[in-house]
Amino acid sequence: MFHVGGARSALFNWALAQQQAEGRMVLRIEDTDAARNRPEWTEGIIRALAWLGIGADDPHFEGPHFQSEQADRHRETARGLYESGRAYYCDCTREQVQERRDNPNLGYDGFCRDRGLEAGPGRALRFCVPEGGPTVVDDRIRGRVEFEHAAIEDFVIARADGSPLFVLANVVDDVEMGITHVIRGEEHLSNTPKQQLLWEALDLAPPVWAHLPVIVNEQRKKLSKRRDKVALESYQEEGYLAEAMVNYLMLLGWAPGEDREIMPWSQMQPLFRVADVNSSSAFFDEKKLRAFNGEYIRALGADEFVERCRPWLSGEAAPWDDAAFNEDVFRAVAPLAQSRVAVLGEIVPNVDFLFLDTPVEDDKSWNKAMKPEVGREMLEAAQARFADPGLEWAAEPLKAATEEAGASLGLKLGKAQAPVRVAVTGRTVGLPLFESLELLGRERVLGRVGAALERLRAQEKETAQG
RNA sequence: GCCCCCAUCGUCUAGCGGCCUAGGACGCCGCCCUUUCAAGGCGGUAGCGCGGGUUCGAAUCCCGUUGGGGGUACCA
Repeated sequence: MFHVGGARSALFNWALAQQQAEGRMVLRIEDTDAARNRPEWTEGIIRALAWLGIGADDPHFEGPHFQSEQADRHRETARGLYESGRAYYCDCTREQVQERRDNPNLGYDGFCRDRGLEAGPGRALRFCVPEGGPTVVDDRIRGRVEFEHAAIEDFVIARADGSPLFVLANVVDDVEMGITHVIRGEEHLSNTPKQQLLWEALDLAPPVWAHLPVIVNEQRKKLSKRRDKVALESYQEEGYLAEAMVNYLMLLGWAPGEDREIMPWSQMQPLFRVADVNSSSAFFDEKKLRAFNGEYIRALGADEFVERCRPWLSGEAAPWDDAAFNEDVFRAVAPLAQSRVAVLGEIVPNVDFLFLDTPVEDDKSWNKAMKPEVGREMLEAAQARFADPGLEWAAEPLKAATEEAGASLGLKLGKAQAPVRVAVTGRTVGLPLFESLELLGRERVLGRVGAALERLRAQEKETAQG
């Protein structure tokens, strides 16, 4: 039985759970402090895991469980610890603790340890940390980590109002759920001796601990919900594939030990070993994720690619009217776009010219392609040929016609196609041009070329006058 | 301050005493292909933080140092 925190540790836990016939992974929402709990984060992590494929109907997945729902047990355990003498009540205020402190390196001084206080208003319950000796955390990833008891203060396990603190709640829930492996971020390592002390005070053998390296941002700081783009959902919105994300996330702190990194979950999962996880923090490299995503997109079947693009093709995500969208046209261009998008959201700028009334305005592209002595002349030459009813309206003849038009002006095809491309699609880069022209149809192409010429002539006039 | 963790190309990593002239991947840079842009093919760039040990031999083990990070709440 495993329990999870973030997405990467969820994947690691999930892999381990799936390796065992009876393996179970539980998603536990740590909401002991209801006032501070952010429901949107809770819902976010549940949706994010579902996106990655964790949850739903996987027999190895349980949850979510909310710690707040176990409040009675938490209180019961706290009471038991008090009764067995492993915890004591304390009425010191923060200020009092500060004032008494002679050594600034230490925390709480144990003032109330022997005062024999009973439960009462304003009294928090503190765990009585044993004197002398260290607590040794045996970590699957980091080995033996020793913590001297002298450096661990008598920490609070329940507030004056009786509500439990995270350390306590976590241990109680782990015990209750039969958690055998706690695989979580390194930020929890420092609190682990406290939890282990609690397990021991409950006369139980602690679980297997494994503390994963943290994921950091470019400043090498732990990814923060506030500072960094950490919500998996934002990647989903941009058009990252869950498979690519899973693949990439697994590689943060771990390597499959084979000569390839792109590997589907089904192959990766059996290879995973906690002991093989390394212990240094890892930078979340969006560029690499992007590269992976591109590979996964290219590996999609043509129909599959079309289906995966759907969310970006209509409604708010699409800049065109839903009515203007043409399924057949899209299916025809999709294969051309497939190798050109690294994230699915990029499908939009690749195909928008097909469904928009007029191509997007992009001054940079316009100025680059519509240079004097080239733009207008080229468009005129192309217009003449495109308008010829004898020209078969298909990619190959269109290419030949454009080539010819360019040649009449001494332009190679690379230069000749530029003004046409910008006139028709609005941009200087994009899908293969002649296939695009074919799909757009003679009428609309001529319309756009004509409009571009008009604009060019107006510009020329202005320049001449100014 | 105190406690703890970490340290191989820019990044993610392989390496667990000789197979290392340090391997792969992403990025970056060339070249090829080419109607733009991609994709694809070929090639290149770049690293064991530093100082001591141990050993016949150290990226690998030990100590120190420096540099990062995390924790230190009646937060989670």
